[in-house]
Amino acid sequence: MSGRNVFSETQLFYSSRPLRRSSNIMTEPFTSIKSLPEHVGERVTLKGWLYNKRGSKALYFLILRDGTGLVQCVVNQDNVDETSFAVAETATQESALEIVGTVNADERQVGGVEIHAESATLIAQAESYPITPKEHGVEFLMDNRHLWLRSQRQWAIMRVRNRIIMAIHAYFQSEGYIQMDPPVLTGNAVEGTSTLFELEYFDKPAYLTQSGQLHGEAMAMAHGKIYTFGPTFRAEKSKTRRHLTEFWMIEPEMAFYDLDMDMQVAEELLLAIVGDVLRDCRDELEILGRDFAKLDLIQGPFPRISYDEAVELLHSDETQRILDAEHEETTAEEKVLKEERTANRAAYGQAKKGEKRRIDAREIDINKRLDEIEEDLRNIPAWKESAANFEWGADFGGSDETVLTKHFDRPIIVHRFPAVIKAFYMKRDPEDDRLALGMDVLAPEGYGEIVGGGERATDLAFLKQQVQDHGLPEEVFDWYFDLRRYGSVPHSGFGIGLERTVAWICGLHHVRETIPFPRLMGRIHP
RNA sequence: UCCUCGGUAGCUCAGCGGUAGAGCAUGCGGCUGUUAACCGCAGGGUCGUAGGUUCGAAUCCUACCCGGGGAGCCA
Repeated sequence: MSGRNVFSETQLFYSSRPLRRSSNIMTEPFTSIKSLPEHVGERVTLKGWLYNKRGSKALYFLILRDGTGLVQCVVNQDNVDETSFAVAETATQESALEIVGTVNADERQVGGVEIHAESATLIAQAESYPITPKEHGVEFLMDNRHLWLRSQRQWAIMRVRNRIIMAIHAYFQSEGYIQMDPPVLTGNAVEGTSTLFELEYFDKPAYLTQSGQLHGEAMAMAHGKIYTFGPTFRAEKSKTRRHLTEFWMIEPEMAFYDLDMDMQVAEELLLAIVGDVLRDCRDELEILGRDFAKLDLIQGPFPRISYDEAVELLHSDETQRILDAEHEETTAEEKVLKEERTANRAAYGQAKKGEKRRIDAREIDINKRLDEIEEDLRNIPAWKESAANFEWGADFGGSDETVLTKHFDRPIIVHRFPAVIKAFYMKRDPEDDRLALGMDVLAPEGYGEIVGGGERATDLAFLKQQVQDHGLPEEVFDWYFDLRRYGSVPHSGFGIGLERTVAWICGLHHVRETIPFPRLMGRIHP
């Protein structure tokens, strides 16, 4: 598309790469760990927190964390004054430190450098830190989310999240979209189906928004192409790895765009996100253990599959074969893991202390995975049945979505759904009145629906009828109807869930790790 | 709302009718190149809560509370 030349400039502007040294020195009288490879042989001042420590009587290795990376600082009794050495001896995990020393290249270390310290100064001694360098359970980590964010994996995820946010802005800005902020407090339900958080608004009921789309449509009639970027609230009682009660959604809305163009935008946006993350977040993806090959496969065009074709696919023998193969693979993995566990337990008695700890940690991993496997093995027969007996007119369940994506190695776009299962504002397919011009993008690897949208209805009488048929109060939509009274045009848009996208790109098990402070059913603290 | 798994030391877990355990973390001691460093010693528990069964309950039963992940619904 035209305007791509702007993209590269915008890209630079939004880049998450470190600032250039000149500007860095002007604003900060200390050096970031990330930039240390540029300072080999130089004397630098570092400020950060003690991530981990190893040592002996006269030599300590301090692993320092400053938010940009980790580096090992060697504190040798012969090279520092007494106070500095005492700091190295007594500093506890997460104590804040300032360290001055020279940068030495050392291939053995993380980041390829280590610091030979001249001095160490204590900024603040930390109390006994709850998150120790070992395995922790979900509940404990969630209770300590404010501290968990300092851990490497969480750090990497937040970096990728930031990069994805910037990629989204860069894409839309370069394509001539205007960012708009829709209201968070609303008096109307867009879909009418989801449960809303209700609150009191000067003695009247109001709701936290579940979508900015309707207001986005109004803005699109003023600017042509717009996108929202803001929080969304759903009071659904969903306790699954894909649900948050508060999440961030991006909703573009384009005047004079039909369904095909809408799908094109969704595809381009996702390709831009994957491309930017792959280019700028290699280290982060490495920390997360993400399989690069899986992301390299994400290239256009994404398969477009009609709802009818999707139903056929669910009914196909190939679907049954895929699920049978999965059942077999999972059973085989279960066997291998159980054998390893048995072997580990047999070796445990004679094992040294360090080895015992490794076995313990491995046992936790194995048990966690075995729980998942057990669940999958229980579910696969149900998935097979759900797919085989899927009836035209129903909405896809979570397992159906997963099964559909297993036929492909990249995201797929499913379009033209039965109108009855879609929102009232969707335009009908002129070729088949039973269908709505909606589309969903399903991410691969079981991540499911990350985009939902479609072409909007333009006819006032039809919309009014729809509102009535859905049992919605007509009066709250008066302003929305006006958009059809004053120059109604074909237009389309979609919503993309930020957290589900981050989970997919990072290869995470649960969306709760994709947002700094997740809000879940039964969890609103910290 | 339903189904399912769990709650034992600060953390991760073992123990499943007969004296409350391990590793990590913490404290003390040792060690000049460690990579979740290592070695020794020590402190640390109303076994989620309330009932019940029993000579005896962390263990068995009932109810409740809290959490995990799944269904429905959805991004």
